[in-house]
Amino acid sequence: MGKLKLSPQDSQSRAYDSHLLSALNPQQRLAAETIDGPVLILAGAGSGKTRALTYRIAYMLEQGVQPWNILALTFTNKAAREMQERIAKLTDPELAHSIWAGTFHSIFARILRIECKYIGYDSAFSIHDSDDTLRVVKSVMQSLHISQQEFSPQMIRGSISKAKNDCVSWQQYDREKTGPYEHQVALVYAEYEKRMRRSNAMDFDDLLVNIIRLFDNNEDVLNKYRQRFSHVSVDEYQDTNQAQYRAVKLLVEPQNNICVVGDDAQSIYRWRGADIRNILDFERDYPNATVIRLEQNYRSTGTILKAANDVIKNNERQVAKNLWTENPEGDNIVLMHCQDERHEARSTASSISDCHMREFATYNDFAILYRTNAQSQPIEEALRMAGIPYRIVGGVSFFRRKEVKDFVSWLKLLVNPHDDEYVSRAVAEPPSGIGKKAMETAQAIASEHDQPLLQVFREARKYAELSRFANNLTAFAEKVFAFAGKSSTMSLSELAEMVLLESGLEKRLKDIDEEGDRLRNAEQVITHMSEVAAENEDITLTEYLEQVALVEEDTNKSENRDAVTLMTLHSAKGLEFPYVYLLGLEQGLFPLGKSDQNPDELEEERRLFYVGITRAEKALRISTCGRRFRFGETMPSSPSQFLQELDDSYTTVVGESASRSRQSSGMFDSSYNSRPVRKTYGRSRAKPDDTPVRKKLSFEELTAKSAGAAKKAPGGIAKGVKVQHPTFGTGTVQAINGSGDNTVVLVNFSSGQLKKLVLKFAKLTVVK
DNA sequence: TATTGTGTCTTTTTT
DNA sequence: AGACACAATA
Repeated sequence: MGKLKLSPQDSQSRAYDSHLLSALNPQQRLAAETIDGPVLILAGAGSGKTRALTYRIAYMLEQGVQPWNILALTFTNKAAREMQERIAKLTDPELAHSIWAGTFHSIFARILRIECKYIGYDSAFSIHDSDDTLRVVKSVMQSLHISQQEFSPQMIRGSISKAKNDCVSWQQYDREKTGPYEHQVALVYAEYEKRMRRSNAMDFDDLLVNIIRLFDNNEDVLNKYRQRFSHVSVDEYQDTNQAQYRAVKLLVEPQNNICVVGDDAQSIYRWRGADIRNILDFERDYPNATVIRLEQNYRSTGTILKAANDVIKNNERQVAKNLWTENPEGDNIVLMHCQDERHEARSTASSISDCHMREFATYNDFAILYRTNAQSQPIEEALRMAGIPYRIVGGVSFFRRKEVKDFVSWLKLLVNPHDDEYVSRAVAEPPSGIGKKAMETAQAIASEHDQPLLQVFREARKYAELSRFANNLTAFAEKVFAFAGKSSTMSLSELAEMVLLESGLEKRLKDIDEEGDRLRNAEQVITHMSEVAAENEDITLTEYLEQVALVEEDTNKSENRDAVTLMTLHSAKGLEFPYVYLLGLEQGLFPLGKSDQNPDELEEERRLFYVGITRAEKALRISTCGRRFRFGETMPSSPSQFLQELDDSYTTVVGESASRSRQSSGMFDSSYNSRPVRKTYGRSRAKPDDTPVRKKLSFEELTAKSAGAAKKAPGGIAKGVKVQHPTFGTGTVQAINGSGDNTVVLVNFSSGQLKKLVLKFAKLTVVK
């Protein structure tokens, strides 16, 4: 990940400088030394803003500020972790660890756990992720008889979320509603809030909103935290929303020892309610602020910086800045034209192999960035085939898989039995004999009496409408309460094991999934739990679940191995890599969807492109495909309009145009410089596209989490090949569809059965 | 009435 | 491909 640059940036630093700050340039140094009063650091990409921020905190410690009085708010857990590590290196790990560093959400959750009784919550409150939120919205819409065809639940969830991030309560929203859509939102919003209250649950936005509510209404509590956090800093300030802005303001007043760092050109979370005005208006909000501009870029070559500047200058709305570098010009930017995403993936893998050897680089030096998580699949496959180790940041998180969520929902239910959402999940999986009708009726009663759902279940016999369902309802409630009763006497993992078994989930997963992958995933939660518990002995179930909800799953264990990093452009913010690959620069993908029709959205996409370009230190390779598999079919794709914003003078175009590509499929260029090197990929690659592509993927390769171990077991599955299946016997492959993990093979078994099998899961072996 | 099977959209980006 | 709403069964 981002490395601490050890070489001093300013050779002019004077001899009597404090040892600590002598590694900073004058602006960075000013930033680090100004620890009292408001400070605004406008930091261009690669200008050492994290460096300034970490040195600033180290300097505070040196000046005698107590670590627990320091609060550092970041946007991602990764950034928080990294900051803490860097400070630890500069000072003392013990001290660094006592600093409050974390995301807005996790820090506020921590405070709310302690203080939530003042705003009417129980400290066992659950935290809903966006999936949960969507389900609650849908359920509320159902209760209110609002058509989900007419009003998309996703949109309504988005509107509610936006309202919260703008600090608009449902009462206020209701008063100010303008049209028929807003009218529906107001209805849902109000009922949603009531249900969340009743459920003793908060969604991500509530963590912000409720902190404000807490501070607004409880002066003593507010003062307590004002005193505790005497020095506050906020990273990526351009991405704060209204709620975050207000929460911070409440916290730092009246001392205003606040330091914010940001770059309006890197604001990429407008869609999440980020308000760029927060950074633009900082000087107005905090009079007498010291404003520091960091404009020297230490990260990238002159060429890369030129490209970045050329791109961003197309945005109308931006603060004038002058980002410059003393770094050498470096290599041209390579613009690679590919036929399709498989070609793009192979060419990327091959280019990495080349560069890895030629430049004596480590795999850690490479990053592959893309706009959407779905793009990772073909690349993973290509990297596995090329034997290149990789790690994926984000993506389809383990904790969002259905079976994992179902299991975790049971656990969450034990901590907070009042949470209606987790009741309804647990009721459905495993099937409990409680169906739609029963749930609807019970839900209506719960709303009417303003009671938690599970309470209604328990007292089902009291309600005539529920008499038909009473047996199943009370049985379910008993079960949950029985679990909760046992929970105090067990260790975390014992409890989890008990729940998995006795909820019936274990049996259910065995029944519906013969391969056992799903059960294994559920069991892996228990493993993960034990691992976390081993590191942190007295962690409670509540704390564990909070971590799962708010902290991106740390694929840690393998964090230190040498591997290429794959991630979305959003996750890449704040990071840097010597060699960066930007994929899928195509109209409709990047800029995504219809964002080219809306100037604001287009500018945000452009800033995202800017972020991508500026991640690169030494070399940048951008690729675009002539066609791409999207929405279930292959569609023609045209180059992104952003590519026109790059100048020919520093760009080297390689690869064929899509029309000429046919004859030379499988041949491609992979060089970084303007000396195109042609080479054949693999052994049996040079084939026209339409011939069934030979799959050389074993089960192990396809399921392997990392490519480190990817030994090539030439499975050779192709049309006409004879295969063996453990249960179906032998058969002949009729057809192959899809690619990567989604590859499906149609097999005609000698038993007469025609089966569609997902290659990833079907343990097929080739019969000679 | 609960469960299972079949068709239809869906798919940004993150906490 | 995967979730989800709706329709057919048990």
